[in-house]
Amino acid sequence: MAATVVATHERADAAERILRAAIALFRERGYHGSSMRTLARALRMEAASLYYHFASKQDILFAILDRTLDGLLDGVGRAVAAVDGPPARLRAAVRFHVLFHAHRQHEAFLSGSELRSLTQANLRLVLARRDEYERVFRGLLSVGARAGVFQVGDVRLTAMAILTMCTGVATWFSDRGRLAPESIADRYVEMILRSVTRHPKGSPS
Amino acid sequence: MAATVVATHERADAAERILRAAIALFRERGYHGSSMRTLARALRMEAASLYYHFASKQDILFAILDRTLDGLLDGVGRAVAAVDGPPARLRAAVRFHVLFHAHRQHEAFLSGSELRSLTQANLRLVLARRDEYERVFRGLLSVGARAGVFQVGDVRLTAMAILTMCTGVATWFSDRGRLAPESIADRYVEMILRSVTRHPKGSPS
DNA sequence: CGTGCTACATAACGAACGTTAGATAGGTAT
DNA sequence: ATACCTATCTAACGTTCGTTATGTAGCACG
Repeated sequence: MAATVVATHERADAAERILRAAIALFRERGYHGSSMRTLARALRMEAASLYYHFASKQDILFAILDRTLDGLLDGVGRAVAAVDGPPARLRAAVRFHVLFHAHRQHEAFLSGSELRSLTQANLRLVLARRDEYERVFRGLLSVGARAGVFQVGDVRLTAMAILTMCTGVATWFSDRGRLAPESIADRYVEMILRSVTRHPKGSPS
Repeated sequence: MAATVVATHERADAAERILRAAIALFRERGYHGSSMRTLARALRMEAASLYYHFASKQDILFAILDRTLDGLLDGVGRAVAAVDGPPARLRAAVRFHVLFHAHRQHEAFLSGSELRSLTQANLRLVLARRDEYERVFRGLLSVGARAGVFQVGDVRLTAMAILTMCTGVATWFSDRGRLAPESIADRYVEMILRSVTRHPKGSPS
């Protein structure tokens, strides 16, 4: 029994390995551009064997996006709960968002680009949770605006601007690039805070 | 002869109609998720007939991205040439970029999302011109920073942040949405200028 | 020692894919 | 009238697709 548990953890179990390979493959070629045979080949398996772990190709995509949204919702919740006040909370949320899109770059990319490959039922589930995630940011902006520390003309628009800007990190970030995730996060936090912070006297332009 | 010209212009010629339909289809289902038969059906043609106008499915995708990059490079060139000084030029460039991604939303979206579906040779051509486009923005930031009117920690990073933020407009903009392209552009210009403009006395946070 | 479960493999299914070959209807030019 | 050109069609090609049915090696457990 204990031996079984250890063995299971020594190398990631098959379902986990499949998801990891699928993330890389879907990222590179897209969902429809990837075949079950190609995915299997990357894992040194036969395509039919994948069906022992997942009921369908669609289920693999959904599992990826579902887990990614788990990570986003859980992460942003922890990040904002750890500090107080709108500026600190927005900083924390932006910082988390950027770091997530650098560290879990490929799955994060898929969560934006492969929504169209989901079945209608799966899309509904994913979109509901993505909306929930976006509401966190809108909430932070609203609270800050009401408190007078933020100056945002339109909360929804500003939230989309912030999120798409940070989400974009997943499209161009490189492990071997010039900038570490932490540096990128710091700069993004700075830019975003500058653009939403209320200026007591006159606008800077 | 004159009659022929008139007839040609009365309704868009076939190649044009094919590109328009392909833009909508690729946007909705992705390149690999769209078939030549589905594209033909949208045009009330048979799939084989498409090959009279384009040599391959790949050629259709390339034509779309190529024309989109024409529009971007030409447009940003005109926009920045029309005004003087780094802040006005950055405003003009950002404004153009946002408006383009709202007005030509679907093709702009494809230019970011379907690069991976291009053959290596076509990808090289497209990327070279996309780099050229990005250099325009980096140039504007550099000049402004050297002139002391902008304060940007890292030109490349700031340029990517600005571009991905504005490019994101193509992912969520809706014709029937609450905000007109002009309003979005105005707000984006404001946010971006705020985040890069040098503050003479102390930082706002 | 055998029974059953886990995790794969082999082989095959029908459907859909991008693409090509060849025919044809309708207009234009000679 | 004839020859040609443009733009489409029908039919079919070989390939690949997601998926299913079935077989089997290795291990756990009684």
